[in-house]
Amino acid sequence: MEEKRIYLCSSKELSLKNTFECGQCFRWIKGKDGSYTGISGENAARIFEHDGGIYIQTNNGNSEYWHEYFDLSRDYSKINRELCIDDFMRRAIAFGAGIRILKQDEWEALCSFIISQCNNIPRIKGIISKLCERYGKEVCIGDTKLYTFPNSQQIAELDYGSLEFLRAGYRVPYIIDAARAVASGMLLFEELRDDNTANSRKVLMKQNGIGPKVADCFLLFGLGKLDAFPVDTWIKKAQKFYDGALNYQKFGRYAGIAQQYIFYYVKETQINK
DNA sequence: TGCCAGGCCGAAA
DNA sequence: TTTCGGCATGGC
Repeated sequence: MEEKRIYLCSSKELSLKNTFECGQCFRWIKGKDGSYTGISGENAARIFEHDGGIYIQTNNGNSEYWHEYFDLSRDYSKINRELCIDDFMRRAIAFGAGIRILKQDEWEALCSFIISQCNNIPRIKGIISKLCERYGKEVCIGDTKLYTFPNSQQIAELDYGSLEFLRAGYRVPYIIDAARAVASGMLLFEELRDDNTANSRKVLMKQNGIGPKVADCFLLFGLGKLDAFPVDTWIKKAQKFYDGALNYQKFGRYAGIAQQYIFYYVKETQINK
């Protein structure tokens, strides 16, 4: 049966390509018709552009979930105006027009970015896909079969050898150690969310296999901390390839989004090659 | 065939 | 505090 389609927002507010393909998420599959199909929690969706609008079909009619997932109550045009402080940022924002910072499931985001370290996007997607197919629950949308991301308790109970099939190498202990920390309550997402970003970052980095990069990605994409820092790391990286001066201190609480724009711009324009 | 990937760890300087 | 080799695997 065809799911009812629901209007989500204007296509100016959300670019599917820039949002799904900028490297912040790994579970959206592009169809031949240009639509994307994906899953978050037990919510599956097909999302597509039509006549200047973004529409969504869901497996359960829960459009509120996706409203939050796509951060639709936040005024990104206002943020972009504030971030547009020089030519570099103007170009970075233009390049990533329509990127929205997704509010992903916390455990899935943490685990995914542990897997992402020193890895390429197709392989990251492959490892996550294998993990979900083996331990996740089947969820269907239309005739597409998807799998939920296994929860931390499930992974915590496994031994290192049982994830050999992932072919994830040295990341396997990191995945299982993180799952055990989360499942046991040693690592509490609520506390990390409520604490300030700097403290949360320190706590995360005490965990085996979580360094500054994984911590920042989790803070931004898992906990929605838009001030996830240090954005200056990315600015310095970007500045190696760009002559313009950039005052990152002005980025304030939107530094995280700036980080994403910068990373996407630098990476996709290949100026770091 | 070889380089490199949205890094992290631990030892050495 | 910074630097650097090693790590496990496969995409391109």
